[in-house]
Amino acid sequence: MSSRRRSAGRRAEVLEAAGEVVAARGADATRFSDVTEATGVGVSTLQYYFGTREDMLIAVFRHAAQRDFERVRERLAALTDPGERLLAIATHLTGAVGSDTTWRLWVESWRWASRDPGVRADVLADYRGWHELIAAEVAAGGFDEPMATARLVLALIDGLALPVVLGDPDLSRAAAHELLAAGLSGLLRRSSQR
Amino acid sequence: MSSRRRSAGRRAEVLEAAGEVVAARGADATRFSDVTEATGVGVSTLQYYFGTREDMLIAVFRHAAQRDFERVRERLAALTDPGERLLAIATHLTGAVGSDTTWRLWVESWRWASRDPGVRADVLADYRGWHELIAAEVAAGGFDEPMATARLVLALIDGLALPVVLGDPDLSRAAAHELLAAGLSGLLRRSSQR
Amino acid sequence: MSSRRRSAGRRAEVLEAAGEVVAARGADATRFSDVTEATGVGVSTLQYYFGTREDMLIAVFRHAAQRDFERVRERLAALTDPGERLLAIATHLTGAVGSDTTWRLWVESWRWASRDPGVRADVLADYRGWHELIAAEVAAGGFDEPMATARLVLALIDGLALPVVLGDPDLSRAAAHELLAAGLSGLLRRSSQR
Amino acid sequence: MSSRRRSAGRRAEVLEAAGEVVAARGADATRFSDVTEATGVGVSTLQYYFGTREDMLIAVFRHAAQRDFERVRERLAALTDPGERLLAIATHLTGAVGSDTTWRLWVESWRWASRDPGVRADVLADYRGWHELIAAEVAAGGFDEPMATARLVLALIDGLALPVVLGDPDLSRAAAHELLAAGLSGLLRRSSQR
DNA sequence: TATGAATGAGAGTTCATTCAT
DNA sequence: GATGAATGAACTCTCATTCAT
Repeated sequence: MSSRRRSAGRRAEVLEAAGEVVAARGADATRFSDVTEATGVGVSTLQYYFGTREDMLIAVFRHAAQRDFERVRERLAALTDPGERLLAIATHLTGAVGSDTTWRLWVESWRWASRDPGVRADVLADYRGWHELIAAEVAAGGFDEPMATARLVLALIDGLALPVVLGDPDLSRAAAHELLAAGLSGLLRRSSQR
Repeated sequence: MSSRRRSAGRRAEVLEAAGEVVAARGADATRFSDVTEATGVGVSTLQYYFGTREDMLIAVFRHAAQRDFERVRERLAALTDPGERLLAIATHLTGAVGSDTTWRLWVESWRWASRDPGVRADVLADYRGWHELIAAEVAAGGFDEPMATARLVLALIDGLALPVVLGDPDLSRAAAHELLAAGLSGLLRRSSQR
Repeated sequence: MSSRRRSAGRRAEVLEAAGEVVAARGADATRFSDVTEATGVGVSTLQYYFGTREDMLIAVFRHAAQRDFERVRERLAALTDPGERLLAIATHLTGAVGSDTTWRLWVESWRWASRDPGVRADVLADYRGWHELIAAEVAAGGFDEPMATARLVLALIDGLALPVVLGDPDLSRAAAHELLAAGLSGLLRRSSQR
Repeated sequence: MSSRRRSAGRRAEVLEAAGEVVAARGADATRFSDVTEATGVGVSTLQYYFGTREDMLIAVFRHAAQRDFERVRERLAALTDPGERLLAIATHLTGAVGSDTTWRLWVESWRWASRDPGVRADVLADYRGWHELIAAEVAAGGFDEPMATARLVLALIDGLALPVVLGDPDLSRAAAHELLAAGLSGLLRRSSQR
């Protein structure tokens, strides 16, 4: 039993490390041997854990998506003001170390989802999760049309993340942060304002 | 000379078809033989045209980026009102057949740019091109902070394109179009309004 | 002790089932996991029973050879006329269900015997056993040169079995049966006849 | 063109050598690398020549079957008497160097034919070829029921070949030769004799 | 200018086997 | 006595690439 638990722990660690590899190299270019190098876990053990190379990649995507969501939830726990909470979600973007990994993995998932129906379902479900999370804050802040607004907000976040992660020299993380705040204020409307 | 011209024409055709292949399969998964199948041009001939497989992919990216820009310019030629012109650029998204190809290739370029400095330079330059194009319209429309606004607008476009191309059932092309229009009106500000 | 007996029973059952697998797939292509699938007995347990994969195959060959011999003896128990007994042995060929399995396993054994001295010894001993069995009937029937004739008879049986098992559409089991009877009568000679 | 012809020659040589390897190791156990070792031709070149490993094996089977037939025809060219001709065909068995290879390959083909419909068709066609060849001699010798007799003769040949190739110490090649002659005379009947 | 032949490098996958329980 | 976890070895196959024509 202890070995089984140890195994589960090992698997999760490997998943984490594999995520870094996938983010760095791209999913298609991630070989078993790359993950082996990064983890010290032998190739056949990876296969024992995950099955096919594709299975491993998919496991990485799922794991990363979960972690991402969890991290944001943790941040939100400390905040109450809807505006602040929204900004916290949004600046998830400019945030901590490892956030590049997150965004890159998101793009990798998106690409995989384009070709694999199973992954597509997962990714669309995640998408919906984020929309709902944001829409709840939009509604809580008393703004209009929560779902439509949430879509715009999420689009803005994603769309800004791309150049940031690519390292656009014209768009520092700080600048992106400010832009995002400005954009948010533009997108959020109260009917009373009209 | 006529053969050279013929060749150049052939190369361009191949480039176009290869773009479809790359969009459909992803750059990493695009083999010479896939392009051969799609074009009838033998593998060795592809190598003769482009060199390395990577060279071919990069040529595809460049070609696609140019075509994309050209197409928008063609559309803009008929319009004069800055608002309409902005919307035309933006709805590039929901537009013509083959626009999925465009967006997929853009993501593929982005990914390649993450790892290849040369491609990164190209992609960032394209990015700048789009910003400037949009900023010019923003300014022409009398709106504030053209460059910052342009970044937000472009981010919104990109961010909305992702779920659309992925085929999110909650976001039809028509719905995306409306959302985009609404989002634009939120992001554009006139100092006189304050 | 009861567990030992139970084990021995299990082992024999497994051996029987494994024989079917080997006949169906060929010895080289028979993996532990194939036998696992056919029996429900885990791979490690198979190894515990038999040792190496090769050991298992050899055990299968021995078991099949014994069973084969036993079955013919059972049939013979009911017959007394040498001619009938010979025919009974010979038509072992066209006989009961599972006889394909028998012949296929015989070919597999032969092949293995070509490369493994231990198996070769077994197979040659079996061969001798059949010759003696047949020779005894030849002698009992008052025919000449029992051993030489026995070799010819056995050769005829084996040689006819091959196309039958392969499913030659020109050679139904019934036709093979008749041919065999005709062949036997040609091969059996009495010195008084000359 | 010269290179193409050289290629074709090379391919045939390789096929010949591969036949030896398959006879020695068995088809299932024949790896590309074994053929590489035997021929000096690189693994990928083998694949270029033949395709899949299975394709190579099948090519080996076909080639061996043809060669076998051709060799017998050559021998027959010098003989006119039907009895001699029959014996020549039969003692194909005890004959020249390399005849072990022939018989082993025949068994390998048979096994493969059991599982592959394409190979089965080939093997059954070969079978028919031999029957017809023998039946023609039977008829030419004025013996009865050529086809039935041919089947028996061929069965006898095959059935005797098995222990000979296995190296049964009780059955030298010379002994097999005599047995075969005796067996033939038993199987051949003239209606006038009855 | 264009193309077929040949080949090396590298990857995924299968499988028997060892070790611990 | 019986079984699951982990792992190394081996093999097939795909693919880009080089060379010759």
